[in-house]
Amino acid sequence: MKTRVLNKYKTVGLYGLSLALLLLLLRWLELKFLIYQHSFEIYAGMIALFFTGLGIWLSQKLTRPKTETRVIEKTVYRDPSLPFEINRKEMELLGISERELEVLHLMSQGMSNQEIGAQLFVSLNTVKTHAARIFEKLDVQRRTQAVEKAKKIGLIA
Amino acid sequence: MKTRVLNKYKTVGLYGLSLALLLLLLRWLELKFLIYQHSFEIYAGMIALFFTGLGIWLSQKLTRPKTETRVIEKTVYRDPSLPFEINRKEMELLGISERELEVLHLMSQGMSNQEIGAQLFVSLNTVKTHAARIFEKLDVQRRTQAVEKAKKIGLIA
DNA sequence: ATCAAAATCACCCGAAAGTATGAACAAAAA
DNA sequence: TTTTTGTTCATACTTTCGGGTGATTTTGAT
Repeated sequence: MKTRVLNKYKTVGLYGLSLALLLLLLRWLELKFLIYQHSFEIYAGMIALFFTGLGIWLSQKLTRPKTETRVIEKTVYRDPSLPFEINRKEMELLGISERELEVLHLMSQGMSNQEIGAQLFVSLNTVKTHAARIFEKLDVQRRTQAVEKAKKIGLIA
Repeated sequence: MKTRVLNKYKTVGLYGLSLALLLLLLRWLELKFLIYQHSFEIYAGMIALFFTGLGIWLSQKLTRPKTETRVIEKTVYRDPSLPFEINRKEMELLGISERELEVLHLMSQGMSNQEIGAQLFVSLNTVKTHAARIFEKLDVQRRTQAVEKAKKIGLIA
């Protein structure tokens, strides 16, 4: 009788222990899962952070600061017979190369890209490339605007 | 005897089959692992890509376009106190109308036909017609040449 | 009222201009 | 030596221009 009761308790105890262990196992698994998830999120977050920074850095690095130019006209009486002097300072500031200036000059003469190419002994495509760069640097869309602006800031006569 | 041999083969076959299945299982597990690893890399890569783009977009969108304002003093060769006087004589001589002069003027500002039309509240086609007449009267082929010539003969400033 | 010049607009078509992207290569600079 | 810069060219594609033609509507002058 005693042993029987004891056995019974033993069985119950075993059941209880098993249950406890099972619960523990489940809890552990859950925890492990959570930790795993967590660590992944942290990892992903770090990646996200890093690459966001990289993106910002990239665009900052690669973007040329757009310069807004305000031209103030200063009235000066000057002999027009004196030769025109190119504003080299502006050229450097805008990063306009010698070749680009040539193209710009011919543009201001009303020449077509084709004609400019023939004049400089380069292909039409090259002229187009130069033109595109000029427009970008002068912050304009059209050749007429480019000529307009170039004259204003003293790049061409 | 026959059954025994058969049994033996059967056993061998079962062993072999078990082994094959085990190998298959292992291979499958391996593959799954690889796929898992791979998918993680892809995931991380996508995160990286997305957030790089986000960073670029952020800095482009949120950063006020770095406009560094430069003031340029331009020496004007003409006395601006004297207002520009249109060469009416030339106008009449070439038969250029008032409207055409307007178009010419806006052209010299580097505006496109579309923009000129919007400015003058007329259609693009009308601007084109005016432009064609202007080119004809000024005896030029391009707007750049027209502006060039118009300035030369004092039709525009 | 009518006639002529000017202004307006339309449609088509080909040419020119402009955009986007990529690449080769030489000279200069770091 | 590696990197950067300037020049050159290309291909593919979209947009704008310019030429040609014709038509309707104002407007001003006779």
